[in-house]
Amino acid sequence: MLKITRKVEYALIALSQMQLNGDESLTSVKEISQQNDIPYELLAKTMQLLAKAEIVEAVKGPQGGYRLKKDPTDIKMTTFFEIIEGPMGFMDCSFDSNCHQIRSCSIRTPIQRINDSIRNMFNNISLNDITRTT
Amino acid sequence: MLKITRKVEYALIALSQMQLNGDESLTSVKEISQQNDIPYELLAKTMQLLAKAEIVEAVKGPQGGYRLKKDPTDIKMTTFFEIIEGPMGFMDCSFDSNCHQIRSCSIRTPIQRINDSIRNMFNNISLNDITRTT
DNA sequence: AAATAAAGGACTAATTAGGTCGTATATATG
DNA sequence: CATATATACGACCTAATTAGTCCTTTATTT
Repeated sequence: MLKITRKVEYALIALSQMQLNGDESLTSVKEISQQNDIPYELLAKTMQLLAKAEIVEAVKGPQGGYRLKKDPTDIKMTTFFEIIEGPMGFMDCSFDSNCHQIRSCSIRTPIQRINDSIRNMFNNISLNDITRTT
Repeated sequence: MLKITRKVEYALIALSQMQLNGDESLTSVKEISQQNDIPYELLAKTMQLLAKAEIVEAVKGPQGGYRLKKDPTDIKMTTFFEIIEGPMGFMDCSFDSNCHQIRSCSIRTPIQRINDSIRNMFNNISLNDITRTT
């Protein structure tokens, strides 16, 4: 259950490396994947998610790569998780909206309490809190 | 990723129902599974885990069932998760001990930070915080 | 003795996560 | 302008985990 997926893991590795490299320089998927022994294709897709969400900016062509677009301090971990896992991958499901089994209210509550706790916590942690190296 | 599994969910349902029924009375798996539309066998196994961990006490035979053995206030959610999911199901893995890929320290840190945050939070939440109905 | 309830092992099905492949598109540079 | 390099993206496959089922055993009440 409460486990960090590879995609999240890889994204965090990439971002912290990009933070080290500085805001100006471009970092390519190839670089990151080789240096950290991460499957190229998988990391590439993960970076594409971050680019689509405008966390990073993509520059195509030779000498291209990614650079940070938003300040990691301004990104909540909840947002970050949802970008990578999708809105349903992170909490909520199982008992919300599209639950076919209608059970008593006393049942929804315990799960909601856990979900709320986790969600609340990650709403107060920024991406920078996790990726900063200092 | 950060999702509650069915087994945890079912265990929470069972425990909160047992709390409602009071410390003395016995609640059977059949009762709980029927009233909440939970697969009998799966719930049964989950209860067996709780019995083995002495969270609940089992009474065999007709009119038998389970009753609370420990005070839910004294059980940390981390402990509870580990009883049901096993020690590795809840955090830690992926990057600890038995990780074959040795990566730079700058990589372990981000994941550890998340793990620590979650673990720390659930160390300070008791089972009763989740299952109490009042 | 019969019915009932937990204990537990073996197995199957379903879902999710992890990883690969092929192709398209943009762009820097000789 | 051709080529090499880098991102974009959809389709697909495989491995791992979760969820659920089935069957047998053991204890205990009536």
